[in-house]
Amino acid sequence: MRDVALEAGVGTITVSRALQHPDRVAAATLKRINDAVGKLHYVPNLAAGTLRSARSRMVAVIVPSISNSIFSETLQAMSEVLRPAGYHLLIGDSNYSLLEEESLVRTFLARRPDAIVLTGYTHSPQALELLERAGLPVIEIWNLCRKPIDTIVGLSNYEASKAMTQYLISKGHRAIGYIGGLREHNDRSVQREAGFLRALKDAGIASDTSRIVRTTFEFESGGVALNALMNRHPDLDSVFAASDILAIGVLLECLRLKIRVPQQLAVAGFDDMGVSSRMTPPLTTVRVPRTEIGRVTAERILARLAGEESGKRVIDLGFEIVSRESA
Amino acid sequence: MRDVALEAGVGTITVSRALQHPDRVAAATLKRINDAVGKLHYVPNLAAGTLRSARSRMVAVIVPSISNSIFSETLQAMSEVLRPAGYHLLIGDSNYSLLEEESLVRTFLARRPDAIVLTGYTHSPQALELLERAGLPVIEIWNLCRKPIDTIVGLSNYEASKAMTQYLISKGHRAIGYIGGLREHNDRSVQREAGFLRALKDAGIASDTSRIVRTTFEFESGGVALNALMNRHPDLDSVFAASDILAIGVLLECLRLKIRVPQQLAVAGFDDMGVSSRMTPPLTTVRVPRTEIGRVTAERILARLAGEESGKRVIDLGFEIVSRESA
DNA sequence: TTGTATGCGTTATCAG
DNA sequence: CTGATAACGCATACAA
Repeated sequence: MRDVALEAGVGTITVSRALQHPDRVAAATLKRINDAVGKLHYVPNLAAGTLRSARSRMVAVIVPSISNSIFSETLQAMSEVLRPAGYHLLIGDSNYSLLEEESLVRTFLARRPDAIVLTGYTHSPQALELLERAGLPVIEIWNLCRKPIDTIVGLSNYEASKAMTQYLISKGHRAIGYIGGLREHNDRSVQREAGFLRALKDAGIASDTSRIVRTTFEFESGGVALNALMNRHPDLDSVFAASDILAIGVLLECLRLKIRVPQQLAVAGFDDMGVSSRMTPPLTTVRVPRTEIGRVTAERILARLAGEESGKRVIDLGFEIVSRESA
Repeated sequence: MRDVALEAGVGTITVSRALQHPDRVAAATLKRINDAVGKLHYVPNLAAGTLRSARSRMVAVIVPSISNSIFSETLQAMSEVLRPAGYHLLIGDSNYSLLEEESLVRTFLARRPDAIVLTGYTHSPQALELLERAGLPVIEIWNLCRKPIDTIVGLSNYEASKAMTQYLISKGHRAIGYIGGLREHNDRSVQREAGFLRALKDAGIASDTSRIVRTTFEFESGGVALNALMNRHPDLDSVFAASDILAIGVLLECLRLKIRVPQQLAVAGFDDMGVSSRMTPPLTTVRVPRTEIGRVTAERILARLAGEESGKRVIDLGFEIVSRESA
């Protein structure tokens, strides 16, 4: 920076200003500085800037899995909003483990991100303490709760799951099987299962854990779970898979077993992945605002960092029951 | 750090050492320091460490799309290797634009990453100059070329595409339609199309651009492209979609149109996504080592940063024709 | 095995 | 609109 300053005939601080706040520098000075930057191939060192200004222009994000398309679409949406504003994304995956999440929080905080985004509202006590002491904006995403750490952006997985179950019941289904995610460390899975059970109870349908299978989010798991459910309950008239990955696994298994959907078995999913509407039959599912979650989260962060205090701490982006042919 | 040093009764440098190289500090001293760290809730500031040591322990990665599962699986694999070694991932997506890529390279370099990973071998001249001047390890991934900037890890998309086309020809297909990605800024798409054309030529089959459709990587596009091809060429006996996303779109469209696969139309894909083997019929495709690309890239980076110079600059991880029922 | 002195490159503060 | 000065928190080099 000193070289650039010498070349442009100004002080270093003017170079700094020209790069950070071009509008606060005279046009002619700005041009001389930009020319010098180009001529000398100057690349600023943000580590120094971060150290001095205590602002890193980085947002740390922890998702359970980078490769799960549901989360990667949210990441992409965040990236699209934050980058034009000069922010970079520090991304880590917890592999659905709270311990991993805590470890990521600890190491991410050492980089002094300007904000941090976590998935879900369940975190280890140590992680919570670290975040509290760090005193930076914390956005939780993908689920809702009454008392977020700071701000939470997402949808009620409980209500969404309840609504889909009620939809199935409204179509006359009573023998409903449920395939969901493992509940450990995953409040979305917990809430979806709870919403399913609640809807059954409200409708006076006896619920029974033998109608529930919990498994990992893979296509194969959906097919395996379907077979397990049908063995236990030959009378099964419908399956609610609380993730489209699982629901698609179920549909593909039905194709293989020549089970007609929805005539013999109705199938419903959760997520509305891109391929879901293109299945045969098209999948009835819950549309979740995954891109919006990323966008709104990023916008909230930018607003907060710009000093705007928004009162709203729980941002419900809703969901939608997408009724297609599979149920 | 000074507070921790005072609490532990040592100098700051000993605290630094205890955190960076615990083995170079006496066990008793280490314990006192760790206790002090815990008591004071000390969180080191990596911006300062980066400034002083000129090592950021960050690896910057630029992919065309974070949400494309092919790339997100590679990202996840990189993350799994790098994080235990103390590295964080700075991730950006270029949205398949070389200009965006250049802009990301420029801003990423200001953070002084210890290495940078780019997708493909096609980059803007300015990006190339920035990288050269920055003098950091550069790993290109997902394709191969003779003269990488530094190191390239992937597979020959040309050879893979040629091999799949030859496979279709060996099964007796002559009227082969091709659905591929847009070629602009995307050397993988260019190479796949070239490999397809080469195989046709080698087999003495007239190639004709009317048998080629280029489109975006979405399920819908596959179906649309299929209809376009069939309108132009009612005699079409097979389709090679150079991405499973497109191939699955084709399969789903065939289901809808009641086209029997492979009897009426053979379908082949490229990528071997998780769902591909579960389609009905299971999709014949090219398995690409997407997880291995991430793993090997990360391992190379760690080796380089540890000072190991490996002669090999072109690392071919190969591919595999996966013959299933769709073709 | 531990400590002292120093500087990494930038930006906040205050002055002009 | 521009500049002089100092400081951000850590790790390198060298010494003890």
